Amino acid sequence: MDRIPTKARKEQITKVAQNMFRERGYPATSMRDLANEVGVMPASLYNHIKSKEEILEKICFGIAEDFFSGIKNLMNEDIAADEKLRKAITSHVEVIKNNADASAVFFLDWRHLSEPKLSEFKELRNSYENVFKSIIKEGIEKGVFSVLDEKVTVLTIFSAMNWTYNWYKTSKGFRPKEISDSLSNLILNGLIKKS
Amino acid sequence: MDRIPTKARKEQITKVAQNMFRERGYPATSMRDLANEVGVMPASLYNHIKSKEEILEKICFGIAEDFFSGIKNLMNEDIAADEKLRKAITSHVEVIKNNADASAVFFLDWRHLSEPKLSEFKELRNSYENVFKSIIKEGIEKGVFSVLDEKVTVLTIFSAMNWTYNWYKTSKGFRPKEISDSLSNLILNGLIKKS
DNA sequence: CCTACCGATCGGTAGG
DNA sequence: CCTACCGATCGGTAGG
Repeated sequence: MDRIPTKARKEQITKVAQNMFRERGYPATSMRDLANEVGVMPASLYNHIKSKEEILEKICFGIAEDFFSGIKNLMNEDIAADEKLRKAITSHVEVIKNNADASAVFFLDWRHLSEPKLSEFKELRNSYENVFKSIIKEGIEKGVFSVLDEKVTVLTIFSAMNWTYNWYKTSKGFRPKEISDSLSNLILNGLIKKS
Repeated sequence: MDRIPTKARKEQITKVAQNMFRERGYPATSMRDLANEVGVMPASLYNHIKSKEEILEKICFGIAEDFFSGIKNLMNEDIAADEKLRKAITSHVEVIKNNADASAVFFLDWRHLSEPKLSEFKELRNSYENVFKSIIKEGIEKGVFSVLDEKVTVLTIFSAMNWTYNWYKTSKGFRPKEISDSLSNLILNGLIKKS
């Protein structure tokens, strides 16, 4: 009796959920809200998903995978640290651009995962961040980068990158290349004009 | 019959709420959770507060005031744009350091305000951001700063600054001076070593 | 995919 | 500040 193929319906649920979680946050989005937006009765959702949290898990771990695959081939490339960082930033921004809603959920609502998924998630995110850390460390060691405090620097770069999901909210015409270029330029060269 | 003076109790409620909202988020924190942590029955909270949302409002607007008063005297100072930006960043980080929990709520849970407070909040935050924008514009006009994209630059600086509340979570020994110096240095000079 | 319904929990009030 | 309680809403299940 299904009017829509099961697979398509499940994808639709995920897509709508991503958007609603992003707009209102995970705890403030009820399954009734979600069902209403999807166009089915609340109970019908459970034909396609196991629980509300399963949706959150799918979103968070799905996007984590995207972030990883974006930089997978980059790590062992034999290029200078600044070029490597530039490429990593570009990849990161690209993933966010292609999944703006899911990225927002990834950054804001991951904390509503429960154990053991929560620890698993933190671990994944940690190892992703470590890739960036190692690039910056390499740059410092080889004398390409100069920083006051390594920890603060790495976290600052991450916070700057992670904020970019805000730029694709209503797709105001921001192009990812614009953003990653500008971001890379600011991080690598700073604000002050070089005379 | 009050065991604790009304004023002190109200302050305690706000303080505990800040911490719980920060840890779990506003929607995921129930009044029962809050009452339990405060050490009273849930109904007793309403002798000190009007509603759950009133607490959120107090937190968000209180910290907004702090941010403003921190840079109030800075705007008309006759100093170079880079020095002005450095001072503004220092003030911003200082406010966050002194109110780490409230700042986190300010950055993450403001969206759960309802109208008309929501619009009021957005306006306040906008005018605060405009102070930073004008500093950066001034720097560009006077040839002190060089940027690829003004909008991206301003937002990036904000995202970098706003992330700093994360560094005071468990007060891991980060000193605000350390953070604001390192942050200012990265934003002004960039990563790349100047030979 | 729907109707009907569950126990649990929500923010908040009445009344003392 | 507490006891007692409200209607509304929550995530989810039974059964077809």
